[in-house]
Amino acid sequence: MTTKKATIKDVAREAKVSVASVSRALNGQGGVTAETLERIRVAAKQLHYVPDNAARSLITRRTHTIGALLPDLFGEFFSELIRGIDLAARSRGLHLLVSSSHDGADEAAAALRAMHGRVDGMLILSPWVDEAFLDANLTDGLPTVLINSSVQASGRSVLNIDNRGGAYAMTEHLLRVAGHKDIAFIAGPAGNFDAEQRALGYREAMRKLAPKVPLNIVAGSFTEESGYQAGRELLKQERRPSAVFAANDMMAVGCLYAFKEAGLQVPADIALAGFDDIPIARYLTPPLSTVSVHIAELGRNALERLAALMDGREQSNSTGALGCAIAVRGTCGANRDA
Amino acid sequence: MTTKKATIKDVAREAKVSVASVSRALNGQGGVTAETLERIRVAAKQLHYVPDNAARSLITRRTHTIGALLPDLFGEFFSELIRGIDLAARSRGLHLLVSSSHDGADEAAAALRAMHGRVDGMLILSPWVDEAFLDANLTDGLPTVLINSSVQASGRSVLNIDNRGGAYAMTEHLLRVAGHKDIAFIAGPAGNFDAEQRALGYREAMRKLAPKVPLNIVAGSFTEESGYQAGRELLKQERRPSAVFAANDMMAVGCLYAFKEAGLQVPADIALAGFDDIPIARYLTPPLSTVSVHIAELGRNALERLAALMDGREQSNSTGALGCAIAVRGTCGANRDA
DNA sequence: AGCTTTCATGAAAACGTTTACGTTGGCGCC
DNA sequence: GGCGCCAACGTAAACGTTTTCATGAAAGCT
Repeated sequence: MTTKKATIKDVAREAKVSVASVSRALNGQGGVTAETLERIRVAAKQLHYVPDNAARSLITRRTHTIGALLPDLFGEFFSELIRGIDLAARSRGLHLLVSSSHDGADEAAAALRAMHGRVDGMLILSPWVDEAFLDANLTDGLPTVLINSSVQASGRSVLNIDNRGGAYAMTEHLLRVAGHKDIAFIAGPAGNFDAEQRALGYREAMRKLAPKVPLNIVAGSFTEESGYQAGRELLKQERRPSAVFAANDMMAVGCLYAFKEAGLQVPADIALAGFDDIPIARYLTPPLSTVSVHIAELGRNALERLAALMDGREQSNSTGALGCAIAVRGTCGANRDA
Repeated sequence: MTTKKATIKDVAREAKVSVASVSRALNGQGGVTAETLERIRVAAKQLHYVPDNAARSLITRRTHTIGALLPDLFGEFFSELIRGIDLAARSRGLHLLVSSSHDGADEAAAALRAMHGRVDGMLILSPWVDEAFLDANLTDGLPTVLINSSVQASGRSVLNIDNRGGAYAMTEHLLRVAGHKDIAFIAGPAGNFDAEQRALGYREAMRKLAPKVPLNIVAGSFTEESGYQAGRELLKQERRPSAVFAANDMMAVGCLYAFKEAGLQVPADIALAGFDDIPIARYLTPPLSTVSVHIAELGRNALERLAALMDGREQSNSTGALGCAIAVRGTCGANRDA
């Protein structure tokens, strides 16, 4: 039975009321007798009436949809983020329009423009956005929450992962609990926001907790290969560090390989820690100690914040950070002083 | 400069033409002089005019949006699928409305209804949908492509992973190339479409290529733990199989652990293969041989098919399958006969 | 009883487009 | 030069809702 499609008028005719009453009744705004409401209900159900979103949006100026602009993310992070956003959105009756895996500022800009007018708010996680980008492509006052972004523009709401706190905590753990002293750090790519924040956390912890130990930072680029190279470089140093903290797990994986190749025992000869808690982490031998981020929580939180923004419950210039937890496994040598 | 928002009327006034001409000009339908077209263009640009999607959809009956209904998927699979869909959608000027991680037929139905009228077509991947579900919740003729679904209803387009072919190919590889003879199979949960197809592929290959060898199938449930149990069970058999083919990688991981625990060498003492090619697979020691599915390709293909359906270029009852490739790594003992 | 207040209801405008149709004017053709 | 034709353009209807305002009736108050 693929009839044309029932409109509000059909329902009105069927229930012998005006379209206005149907609208009021179905939107639960009151102003209708219990009796007529019932009559309208049965008419609507009988005709399989479902209101037309386009028409509704046209006059309401609301789409009940939020847009998510995401870069080319890898598995776990992406799916968890979407999960968090989607769950929170659904529970608020919002829909989720996704535009992912764009790859460059131009593509991001195009995607953003295309969303324009289709969404009531935006969630943006992208390495390409900076203040200029936003000013150019987000002209009107579309509520927006930036995720894990370095922009600190006035009037922009941004939610970050507490990379710095996480790195601090892991460094502290390596120093205090595991009893290491010389802790080297494999940095991420320059200009990467996450990488810089993590380096900052490491520096801060070393400065406060081991002020006499010189910093030992080698370069990396978040790839497994760069971690391997960094590991080899560290082993060449005249005084081998007792622990290595890689700015992400992939580099830790590469680094671990370099250590094994050199015949070193981890963590007996040298300890290791990563950042991200990717799924592989717990399957390495020994399992990798790392800093884990609750990504779904990040998504959920971002959406809550956006919803608050859209409802006018919150200012648009708030900045927040989401905590990390350190996952102590095999590679960091937690029992060294035991 | 957050002005109200320019409408087509404003552009018309600015360019001193009628709204009809503006519409024609901006939609590139011809019927306007090159000169007026230019005048309209500059007016539009100057006013930052961007057409209202709601109004357009209202009259056009098109949203240029497709919906994706997905279950609670794990990392890699989810992100790759979305990537494939998104990329193909973008290149066609379509938007992607996602509703994921629903968890039960009721939630899926609600999500589907909510999409109703917001999308021009649907991509559905869900263990909860069967023919009855579709008939109940997809009343009108919304173009739909089912992904990896067991429904074989008339008038439904469905695109599957060639689980059967992949399992056949891997079994064949174990028999012919790696030279194994007794190949055991760890099955997935009963009622799971993927699991059953994979079992079918194993059976078929054994029947054709090693008809005299009795089938050796133990139960599993796609979890690591169940794989571990299955592994132990297999080792208890009076005649140990020379190779084990697990219906998914997680079970292979558990199985591998069981073998190691028993002090067996893989693949020297016993070979092993999985299915899915999850990211962990290549990081196991030895790296896991497995069947890999090009998930992004699956998404892309599904969207292409849907687009064809929407354009009326294709019948709505086509069924397709997407090939798998076997990834030969360390665990299957490919060099046994070498 | 007369007055005001409340409340359910309907008529109609508005939202911003697209498009069918009508109206021009210019041009070629006989 | 008159005729018809075609291209460019404008007018207005239509899409399906929500919402403002008017209307009338019922109910409450003095």
